Amino acid sequence: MLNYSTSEENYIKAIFHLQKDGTVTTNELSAELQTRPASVTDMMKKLKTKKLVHYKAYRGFRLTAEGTRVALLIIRRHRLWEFFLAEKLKFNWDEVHEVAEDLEHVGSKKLIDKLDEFLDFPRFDPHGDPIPDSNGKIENTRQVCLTDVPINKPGVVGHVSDQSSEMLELLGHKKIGIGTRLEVKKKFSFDQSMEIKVRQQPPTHISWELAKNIFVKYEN
Amino acid sequence: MLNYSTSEENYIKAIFHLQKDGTVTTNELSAELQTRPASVTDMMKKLKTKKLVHYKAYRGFRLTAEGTRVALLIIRRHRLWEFFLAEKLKFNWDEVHEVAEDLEHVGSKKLIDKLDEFLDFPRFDPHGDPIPDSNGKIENTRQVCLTDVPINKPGVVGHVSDQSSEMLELLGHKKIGIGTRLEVKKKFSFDQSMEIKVRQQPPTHISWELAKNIFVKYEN
DNA sequence: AAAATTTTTTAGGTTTGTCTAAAAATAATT
DNA sequence: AATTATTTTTAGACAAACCTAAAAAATTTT
Repeated sequence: MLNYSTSEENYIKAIFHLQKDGTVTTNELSAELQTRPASVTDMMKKLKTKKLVHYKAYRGFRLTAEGTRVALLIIRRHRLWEFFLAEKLKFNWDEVHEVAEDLEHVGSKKLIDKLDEFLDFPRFDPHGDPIPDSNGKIENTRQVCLTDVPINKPGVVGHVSDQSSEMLELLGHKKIGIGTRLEVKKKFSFDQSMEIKVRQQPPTHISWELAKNIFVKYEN
Repeated sequence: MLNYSTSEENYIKAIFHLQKDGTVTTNELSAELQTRPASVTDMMKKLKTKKLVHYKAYRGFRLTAEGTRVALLIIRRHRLWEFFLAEKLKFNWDEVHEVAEDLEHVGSKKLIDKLDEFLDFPRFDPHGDPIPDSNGKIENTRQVCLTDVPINKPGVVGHVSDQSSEMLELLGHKKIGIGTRLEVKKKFSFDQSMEIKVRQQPPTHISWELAKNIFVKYEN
């Protein structure tokens, strides 16, 4: 189990996030990381010798299998800390990312695995992104907040972020749970409430507060 | 609120720990931090320009008031994380220090204050050392585990690390609580149990398991 | 396909924090 | 008090990670 510097980890993570569509370019990375292109080239040479990226001058880069493995471990740390910050320390949803940027580089595997256990093995971070398990396995379908799902696109509930009994009562009443297949039929801009349709149920109306806590996966 | 590098913080913390008896020397610091004396001199020059240490060439160094303030904030972070690791993540007593060495440099004041609140404002870390509050105020008397208190040295109970109702029941029965003045009369090596004396009570016998959870302060 | 533009890389610096080896200051010994 | 030993500092280097400015390669436009 090798150990990488904070900078190396930041580059690896950024490549992982950017490479969804093919190879990543020097300028893309330099924009993402707020550094100069020349610095990116320097680092890519280094990561190449460490066999973490595929890289040929002027041709962009992609993570190797090993680079991907490392990226997933960093993302695991990041998202577990985010979950901890939101769930236990009561940080706001939108404040956790920045703090987790620092915590994610504290590396001991034992620490992270114990944190995971303490948090009861959460599968999604506060933004609905999946948390890789201790082997780096990650759910490949991204979860999207119901407020961001396009009209008439069927999805399956994968995660609800608030687990309060009040909310669960409401969800039970609406016959919505993890695995429920549903579709957004109409959104009302007045209060951002929406009408949704669950199979074999009549259409029903839910508030923005509730939708905010429901995450669905769908094929794209 | 200025921000210091991990190296700077490690030097500041080390000086704080070493300076209990007068000024700290270059060799003492280099031994503590596992670096070469020349590196210490370099850093002391830097910390001097930042007004964190008093320093005259060849004459050793001491923290300034500001340096002490910074040291206490670092120690606060360190000990809160230690407490978290032991109490919440169930790390062993002797494993927490190393991990906290990394976490202590993650600096956001908000994070640390929220962690403090989450932990319910603990006053002592798992080793019985006091945790500075968010203003850097620290209890000046060190707490020592009852198992480490010398025979016949009177001390006052300052802290019990296990708060289970089972243990509190036992303590209540023995008339021991925070603030109780007591003295270890005899230690039995067979099972490490001990006979103790509480004022206005007959001598009583307690197990090693119980003693392990009682921390006392005493003058030295 | 040549010229112009954009992207990427190279070449050479800077800062932080470390190092070694040698010099200077202090302390200990005779 | 002079010599010896120890401690500390200076001088000069090095690696990591960044930078600027110029050169080279790739891409786009004409």
